[in-house]
Amino acid sequence: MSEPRKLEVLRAIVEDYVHSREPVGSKALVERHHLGVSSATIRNDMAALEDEGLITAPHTSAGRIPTDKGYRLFVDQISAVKPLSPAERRAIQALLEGSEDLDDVLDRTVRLLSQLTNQVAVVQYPHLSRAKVRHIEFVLLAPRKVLAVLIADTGKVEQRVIDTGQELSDEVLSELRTRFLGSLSGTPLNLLPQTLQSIIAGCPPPRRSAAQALARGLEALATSSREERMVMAGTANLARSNVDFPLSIGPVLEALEEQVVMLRLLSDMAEDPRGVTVSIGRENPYDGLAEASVVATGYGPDATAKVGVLGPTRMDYPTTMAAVRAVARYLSRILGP
Amino acid sequence: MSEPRKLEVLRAIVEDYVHSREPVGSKALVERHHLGVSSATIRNDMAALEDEGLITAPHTSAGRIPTDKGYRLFVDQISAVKPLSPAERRAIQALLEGSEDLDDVLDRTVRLLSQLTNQVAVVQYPHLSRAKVRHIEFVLLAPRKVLAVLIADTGKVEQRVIDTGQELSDEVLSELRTRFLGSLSGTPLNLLPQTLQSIIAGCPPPRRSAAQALARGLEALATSSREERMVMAGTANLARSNVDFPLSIGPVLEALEEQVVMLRLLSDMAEDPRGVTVSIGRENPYDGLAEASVVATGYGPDATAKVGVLGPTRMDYPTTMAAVRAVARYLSRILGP
DNA sequence: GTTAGCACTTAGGCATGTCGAGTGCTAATC
DNA sequence: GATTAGCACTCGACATGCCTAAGTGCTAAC
Repeated sequence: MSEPRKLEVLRAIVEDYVHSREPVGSKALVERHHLGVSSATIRNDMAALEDEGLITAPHTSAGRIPTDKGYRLFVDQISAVKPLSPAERRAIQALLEGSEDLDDVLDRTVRLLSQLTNQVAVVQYPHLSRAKVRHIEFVLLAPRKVLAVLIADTGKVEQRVIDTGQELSDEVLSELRTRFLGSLSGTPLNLLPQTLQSIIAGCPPPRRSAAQALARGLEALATSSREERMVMAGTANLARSNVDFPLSIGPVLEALEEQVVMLRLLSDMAEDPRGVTVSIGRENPYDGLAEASVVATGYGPDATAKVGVLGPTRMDYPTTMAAVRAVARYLSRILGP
Repeated sequence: MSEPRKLEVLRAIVEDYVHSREPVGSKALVERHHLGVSSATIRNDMAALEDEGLITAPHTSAGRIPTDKGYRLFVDQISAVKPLSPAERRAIQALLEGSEDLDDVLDRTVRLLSQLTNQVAVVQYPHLSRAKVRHIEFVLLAPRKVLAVLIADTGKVEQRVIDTGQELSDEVLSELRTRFLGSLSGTPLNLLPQTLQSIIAGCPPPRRSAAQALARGLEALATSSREERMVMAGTANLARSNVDFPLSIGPVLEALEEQVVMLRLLSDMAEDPRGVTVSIGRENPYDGLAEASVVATGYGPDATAKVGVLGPTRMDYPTTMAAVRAVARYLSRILGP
């Protein structure tokens, strides 16, 4: 029994099953793929694959379907990432180039990716750690409430309402604004906390407690918003592949809506040398996604923010991986300079 | 054959069907509700109701189910809006009170409403027409690209990247900023266009074309963002009530994702004297929602922004209407002052 | 190591029969 | 004239049994 052929058989099973959605049997296999052996031989190979836990039979006398482990082997060793068609490349380029806003870019990205893969697409907001402060604004909403707005040089705008704990006048606030802006302009966001400390230290005592409140707010703004949000699109695609989620798509929708879950999942996915990471079925840390797979990759300057696709375990991995990788590259290029 | 009893029969049919999800027959009806007549009489009434198009029989010998028209009559004339339980009232109050940000408030609102009704909740961003300009900021991103940020006194922040068409220095931009801010501060957003015109007119010619570009951007910012966005939650509830969408929940998810569709739908719903408006099944202007109903109402100072719930036609209207109305009231109160 | 052949298993399709719920209609009753 | 009882009829839901196709595992031969 030759090892290479066994892998070939596994590949054929995965491909056929992904294509037909039906358990694939030994006979159909030798017909569709011209392996040079008979169905009986394939049967032996399949028995071996089943012993290794790579495929499984839903019941006696049906074909076999891949297990999570089988998909894993397929993704890791067998499949080659398909290049995108030129038409698809053009579509990506065209769609992403007309955008201005960061929000706009991300929005277009998810829509595009979900269309490209016919699945749910997800993109995490880029981290701000390397971004620099471009501008800061304080706006007095009520005597004790200040709206702080932080504008980064990436074009990202963050806002937050701060309770100052004491009443402030417009003049005082304006003075503080100048003070903060003078020291902070150009500061990378990850260095914000230290710089804020020195500002407070340099503040005349009567202003100090207000400055402290504002500083706390700004700090929260810079850190908390880091990987907090995400955008998604294509949930309707879940419904179409209804059949693929035997129980219901409910748990999947729940996971998608609980952004915390998705964000942790994305963050936990280690970077892969091949450019995309895949998390298959029960590998996912969330039970609701036991029948789902996530294909994701980092993008942007330090590739820490993630963009990815979620679909049924039974998905076309090569194509999906190609799409995710391509979109991430274009995205990085656009956000780059 | 008495008219009042016929209505009573319709009411009983709607209530039973909503409760049991199964076609309801004449015999079951006289058992569950003590109408003082026999099943044969009810049959006559039901035949009449069917002639009027208020109920229909899925096939020859099954019970009847309400039609869209039947639900409409039920909602308009028969049902009484149920008061919420004190526990629910407390939950609403508790949950909404801890919030600061506008985003935060809306986010909590949809989550709450979807939990309360076990359905999909939707809330539209409040209109800005009555809001006033609190602050304006221009940030130079690139020589020809300016990020404009508009802060309204409602705490809402809008941003947009503007292509100036000519290179600007930081100094020039700062000068323009002062000029704009001086005239615009405190201007209601709906009066923005006129004010912008006069600013441009008062601008020295060398700055004028840049000012024009900026003005266009600001104007777009104030008008386009009006009712552009919405937040939603509870899509997972759709999956649970899978049975209620015979075909698939796909089209419904599509409608929800195409925010344009939902926003138009919400905007088109006329205000009802009773406080909530209902759009039932095929009354919806979008085919994908033929099996769905929307219960919505306005909130905020002029009640133009909408908050609502989307669910299967077969929904518990009285309870849902009560929840939507109550949440809208609390929401108005919080955003009010 | 590969193949052919055969016995065995099982899901799924199909025809059949039965049951129960529900209807519509007619004739009798209040 | 409205209400009721009774009856024939219809149709979906369900169970039963049967058959076929697909697929497996195993053994013996190549």
